[in-house]
Amino acid sequence: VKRPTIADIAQRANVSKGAVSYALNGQPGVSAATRKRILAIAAELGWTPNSAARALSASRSDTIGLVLARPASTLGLEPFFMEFISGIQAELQLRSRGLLFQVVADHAEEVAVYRRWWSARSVDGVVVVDLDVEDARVGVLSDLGLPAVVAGGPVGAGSLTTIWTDDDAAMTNLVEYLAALGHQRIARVGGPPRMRHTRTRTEAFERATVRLGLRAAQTVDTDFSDDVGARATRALLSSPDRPTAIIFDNDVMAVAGIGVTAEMGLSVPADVSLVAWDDSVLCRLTHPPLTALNRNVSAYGAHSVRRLLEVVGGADPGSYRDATPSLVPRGTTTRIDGAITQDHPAGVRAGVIRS
Amino acid sequence: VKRPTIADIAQRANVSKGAVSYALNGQPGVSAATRKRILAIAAELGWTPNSAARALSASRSDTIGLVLARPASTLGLEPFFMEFISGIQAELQLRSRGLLFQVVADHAEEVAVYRRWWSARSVDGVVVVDLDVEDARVGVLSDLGLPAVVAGGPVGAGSLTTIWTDDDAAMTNLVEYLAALGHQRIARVGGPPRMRHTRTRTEAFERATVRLGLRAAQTVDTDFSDDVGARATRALLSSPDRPTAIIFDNDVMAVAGIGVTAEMGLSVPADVSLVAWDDSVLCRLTHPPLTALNRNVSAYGAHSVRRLLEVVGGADPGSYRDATPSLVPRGTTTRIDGAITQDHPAGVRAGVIRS
DNA sequence: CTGAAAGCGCTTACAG
DNA sequence: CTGAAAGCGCTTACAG
Repeated sequence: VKRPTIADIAQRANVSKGAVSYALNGQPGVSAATRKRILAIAAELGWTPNSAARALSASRSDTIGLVLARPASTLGLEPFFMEFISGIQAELQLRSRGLLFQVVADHAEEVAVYRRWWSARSVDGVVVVDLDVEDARVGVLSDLGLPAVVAGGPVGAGSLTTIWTDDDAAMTNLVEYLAALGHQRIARVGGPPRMRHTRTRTEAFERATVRLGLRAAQTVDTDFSDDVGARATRALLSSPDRPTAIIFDNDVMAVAGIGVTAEMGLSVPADVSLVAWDDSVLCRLTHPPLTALNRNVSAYGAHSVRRLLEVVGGADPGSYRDATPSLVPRGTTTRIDGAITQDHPAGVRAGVIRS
Repeated sequence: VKRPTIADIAQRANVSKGAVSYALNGQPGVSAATRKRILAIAAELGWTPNSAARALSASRSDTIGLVLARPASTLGLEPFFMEFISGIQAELQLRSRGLLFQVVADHAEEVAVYRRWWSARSVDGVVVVDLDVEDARVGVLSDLGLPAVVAGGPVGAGSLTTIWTDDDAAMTNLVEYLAALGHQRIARVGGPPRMRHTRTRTEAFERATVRLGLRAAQTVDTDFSDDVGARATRALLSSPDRPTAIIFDNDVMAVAGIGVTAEMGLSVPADVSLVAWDDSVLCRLTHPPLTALNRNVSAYGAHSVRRLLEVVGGADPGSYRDATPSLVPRGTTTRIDGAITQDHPAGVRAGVIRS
């Protein structure tokens, strides 16, 4: 049950293995007639390339790497990653590439994986996520020479290619929107301050609130987990000068935040408006459904892969802006006077029940 | 900047490449002294194996494959998969293996991926999930000779090795528990009927309700999505003979179900008890938190990998039972007379607020 | 215990 | 346009 090799094809076609290789790979070096004959024989024999042989001689693996450094429990809940991965997959599939995937505990382990992958030539390049303000991975990747793109940045990504979303603009728009609804006291349950995009959002948040003359905007730091997000929400809603609107840096915490309002006997959105950064099915699961900042996460993943393959192909590093997240108003935001923001059915229903 | 190969080591150590290979792989064939010397030189040179070369000559890739045939949107939300994958990863990492991962639309595409992977020898074996009642993948994998284990079954997995959970026992226990709380009308929002484990649960559900003399138990079929799950819940709760307890076949639908009760002005658990099959952070996010059937999903993934590597190593097919899911009572279940099931803080709180 | 050699299945300069 | 050959970096029988 031996699988056919190019040697078998060459023999049947009465040509050299080299000619077969050229024909199979669409390279010049064989006549149209010969190529056609070779292709027919290959199809007849059911030939498929041996990836190891190809990788060894061509010194490329046709495989891209992705490592996620988060505890599994957190990962499982964040729809972001699966969507991102599935966008990566779609693009990879189009280009007949595979994805080598690994989950690790922290950036140190992540770097170890990169070293191993690259020294074994298991991958041609990697997509890096969750950029930190001080991120050791950037320097290591540059030193290794492992082709990489950062989904994040562009600040702090060194000389690596970045694909980034304009969180500054998105945050500014969001604060302006809440201010237009009459909110004067807006608070934020932010992500880990060590992360680059958290910092970007925090700075934009503060700048916008100052510019619009709102009360001192407060950001409570979290680790993105539902527990800590709930705790932060509880603290904010217990303060004497309670905020009338809260922005959550991810959907998981926003959902936990809704739970806290119920627990405290507060109505959403009558007593407090909530907005989730990153939209997902999770945001439609709650009652009322969550107003959220939506972006096409799988397109973002696909975009990252396209750029990475360019880098693998020798392209110069660049900085590419992806689409800016846009607001999807649902049932958790309202004017400060209590009117609901829009006529989304669930939003209306919530208003009716709650007030 | 050429990376060292075993030839470099052999030259430095004044031995043959073969000897180096034996030394590096812990094989017999070299003296202890020589081995030690070779290892030292390899470390000094910073040698690491080239995976392609190793795969080509040893005809194994040291890589395991996993393909998930679900729409990305659904995937992202189900914590199950990320937990399962992370369990797989942990085990793989221990054994210096990689994971090739792919998301596709359906089983036909999944089979195509298997064929490609196996013919290219990109993987040594695969873990199969989401077994259907009639599952074409089983036959294809057997025919291909691609080593595989099914996480599911054991019925319907043909001659493939299976790692399964006793859903029959878990369902029986669950129904008995609800009956003990006084529930006479128990309904179920089930998964897709084409899936093997859905069928197992449905049969167990019906058997248990009959045996306990409960009203005709009703299962509403779904596709596991929040939308359809919500619709099913709405239908059940609108019927004149409303159930007092509902079992959901996944956590996503259970969360959506809580939303429906709020929308219909019903209290949980005072008016209706809810139970989620598969526990995850999602179940702690709701208010009140969801009573759920918990199992160690990442251990399940790790177990699957261990068995798969045995199969890859030539082990005979077998059928291995994993741990049975166990009930974690939280705030969404109560005695039919309205007493709460336990003194979980959130459960108490919900009782106070709602009733 | 050790060495020399063949071979895994491709790709890619290098000659014709 | 085509062919013969070397080589990618390992592993593994096969002799000594």
